[in-house]
Amino acid sequence: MASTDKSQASGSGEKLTPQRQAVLQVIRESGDHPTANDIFEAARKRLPTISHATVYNSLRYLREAGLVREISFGDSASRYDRETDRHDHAICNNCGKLVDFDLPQTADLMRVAARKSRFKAESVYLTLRGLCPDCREGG
Amino acid sequence: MASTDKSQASGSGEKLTPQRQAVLQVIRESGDHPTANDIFEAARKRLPTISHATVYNSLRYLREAGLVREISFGDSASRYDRETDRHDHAICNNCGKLVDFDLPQTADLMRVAARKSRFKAESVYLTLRGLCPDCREGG
DNA sequence: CGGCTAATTTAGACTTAGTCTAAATCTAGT
DNA sequence: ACTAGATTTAGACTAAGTCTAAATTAGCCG
Repeated sequence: MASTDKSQASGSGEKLTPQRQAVLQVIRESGDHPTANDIFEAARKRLPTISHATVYNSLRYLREAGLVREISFGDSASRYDRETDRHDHAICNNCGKLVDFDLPQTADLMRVAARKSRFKAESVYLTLRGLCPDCREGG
Repeated sequence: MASTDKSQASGSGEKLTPQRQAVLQVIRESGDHPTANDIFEAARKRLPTISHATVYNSLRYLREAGLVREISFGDSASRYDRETDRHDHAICNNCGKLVDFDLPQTADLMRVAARKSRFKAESVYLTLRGLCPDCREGG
């Protein structure tokens, strides 16, 4: 009952079923930031019977295990990011491209924001919206 | 044909139909940050035949006219904010409470972020997630 | 091994948020 | 009043994601 052994784990101390591994690999091998549906389609090529619900369950599991990061700006579906260290995002208002970058200052701002809002800070999200390098020229 | 007169306007130079006015008032009179559905229900009390689609159309109109602001963090439905000046948000991870605050530094960070990402900046969103004053004690 | 229990997966129904469509209504200009 | 264009309405539709119940899988114990 009180066993905390997870001898099945692959090194990170978590239980990675074949389905979860497939989902994780799809995200890691994607150069991009795929949506749950992108992941579902790619995962089906590895595990043809994997279901919709399992992809969502796996994504939740992997997110909670800290193995992937969920990015959700309001527009449409959430996207998933293999980069799990804190970082910032820029989204192109024209073509929708999403890029990662890191601003060390954001972490400082979190403290200032926590003081001002009187919240206990857990995380902070900085998102830039504008035109990506391609669209700023073309437009 | 080339008349730019909008004598119907209420002062901001925009065409505010009764439906749009009702939606705007609901948002302005809400102390909170209502969702589209909250707004739909409240607007029905003023205009009992107002439809679902009209609320969404009005929200888009008001947003584009700069009269309200849309807030969307991934979790669930968009919320609407009567405060249209740039500002930041904090969301409680426990109870979902959303509060406004303003950090002058955020605007500076936008410039740094634009340089780093090579985007042409249009807007920036800073969102703090953590525990609101009520939940940090109770928890 | 054979069965027990708990966790996971599956398929598909369901929910929620929001968009679309086509017909009806309203508004302005003549 | 007539017409053209914009707006509203009701309800169908879509997309993203959650839920459910049954089937499968995995670990555990005798």
